Amino acid sequence: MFKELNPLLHSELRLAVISLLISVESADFVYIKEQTKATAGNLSVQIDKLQKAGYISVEKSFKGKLPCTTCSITPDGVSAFEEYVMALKSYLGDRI
Amino acid sequence: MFKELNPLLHSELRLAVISLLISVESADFVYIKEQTKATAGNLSVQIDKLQKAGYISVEKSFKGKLPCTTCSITPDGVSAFEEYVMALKSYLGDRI
DNA sequence: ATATTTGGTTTATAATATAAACCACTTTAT
DNA sequence: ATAAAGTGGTTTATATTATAAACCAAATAT
Repeated sequence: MFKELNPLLHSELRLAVISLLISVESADFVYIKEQTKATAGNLSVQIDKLQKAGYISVEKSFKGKLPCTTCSITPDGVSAFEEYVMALKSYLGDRI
Repeated sequence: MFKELNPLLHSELRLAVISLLISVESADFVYIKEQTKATAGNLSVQIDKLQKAGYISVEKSFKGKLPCTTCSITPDGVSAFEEYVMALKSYLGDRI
């Protein structure tokens, strides 16, 4: 009846991050923070969880002299997201 | 960009309960428990939260000699659910 | 009579989310 | 040159939430 919702994706901020990254090559911390309206601390923690799950890859570099954290979704992230969407459909029926 | 997801509905079990109740006149505790595969304790707590939010109404009666808790969705519950689905669409785009 | 089952509720604990405090710099103003 | 403010984060403490385990009252079965 109701499929399980991957708890790693069933979180407002992590879902927003994945949802953002899925339609873009990559995005940096500041941009993600702006788009999601998250606090830096919260975003840092959630990015870490997504990375540890293997759903996104994170690359640290410098843009000029300032640090820059760039994220992109991995193939695992893409399929986890797709499965999550399928599972959601079991809850939402034809409303979605 | 991303709409807020009503935290009361953005919970796997509460979403399942509402999703079940929205397509049915009413359902009793045991039936909901079976369909959602929840433990009784968890279900009891989550039903309570939904009721306190005014999203469902709960009626206690006896079926023969055994207690029976019957739930049904309220108009507030219906619109909260519909708003939640709209908000979700801002995350899932055309995948849904 | 006692043990088990039904239909739950309460309460303790684990997991999660969030904000506040902090750190390492860089830039700007004095 | 030095202090103050800003950038780009991380760490840590706290509040919130979810979940399971323990419990309770009544019914049924043995």
